[in-house]
Amino acid sequence: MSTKLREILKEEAVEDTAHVLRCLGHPLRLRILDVLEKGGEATVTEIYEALQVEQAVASQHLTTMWDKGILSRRKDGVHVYYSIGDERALKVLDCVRNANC
Amino acid sequence: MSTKLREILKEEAVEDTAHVLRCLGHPLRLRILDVLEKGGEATVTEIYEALQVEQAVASQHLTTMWDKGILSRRKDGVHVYYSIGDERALKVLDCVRNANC
DNA sequence: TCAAAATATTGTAATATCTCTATGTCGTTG
DNA sequence: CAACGACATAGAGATATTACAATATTTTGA
Repeated sequence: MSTKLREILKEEAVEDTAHVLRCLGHPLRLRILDVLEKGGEATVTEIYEALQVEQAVASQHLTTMWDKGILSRRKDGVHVYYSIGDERALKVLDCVRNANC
Repeated sequence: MSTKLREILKEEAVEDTAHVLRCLGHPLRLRILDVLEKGGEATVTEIYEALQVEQAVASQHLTTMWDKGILSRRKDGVHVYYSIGDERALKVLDCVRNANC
């Protein structure tokens, strides 16, 4: 089996793993991932309109996920395009959902 | 592809998923999973001694994870044996750690 | 240069989590 | 039944998150 749990658990790594998981553990952030998975890329405006939340709230969560490396972003003029920056995020969701991942 | 993100995102399910992920997103709880993966089963005493934390702290986290269905437990006399109750937990950790899961 | 649109940041109050300490409960044994 | 060991739970204070409202920053176009 490919499991390398032991490595995960080397203190610093544990903290990191915990941070990422905690970051994923938020309803709105999960929905943001959904939007990005479908559309591949989206601006802040597209996202907060799709999810019907305040602009600032969306921006906060997007920044949070970007900080953790879960999302990546590129700037084009006045727009900022966010996309999934770490495929593991999607796989994690898959794992939580299905027994077979 | 087997992804069924859409289903995950049906409101109630989103909340649940978020709770589970947030539950996993704690250093000590990750270490508890490690102990249980190695040993298969362990008593509260074995766990808090292995991780060098207070008995109450271990018990709390164990109960928390049990509440979420992440762990299962059986009582044998004065001991309570905890074990991993949801294989997805391990897979999630694997996903966070490796790109290929 | 000004105004407007898109995004980010900040301050704050409400809420949730965590740790710690003490105490309660249950099962066993003398 | 009394005492002890193994767990669980409850309460308080500290810390972290979150939503919300207001404000700042950056870019574009008139």
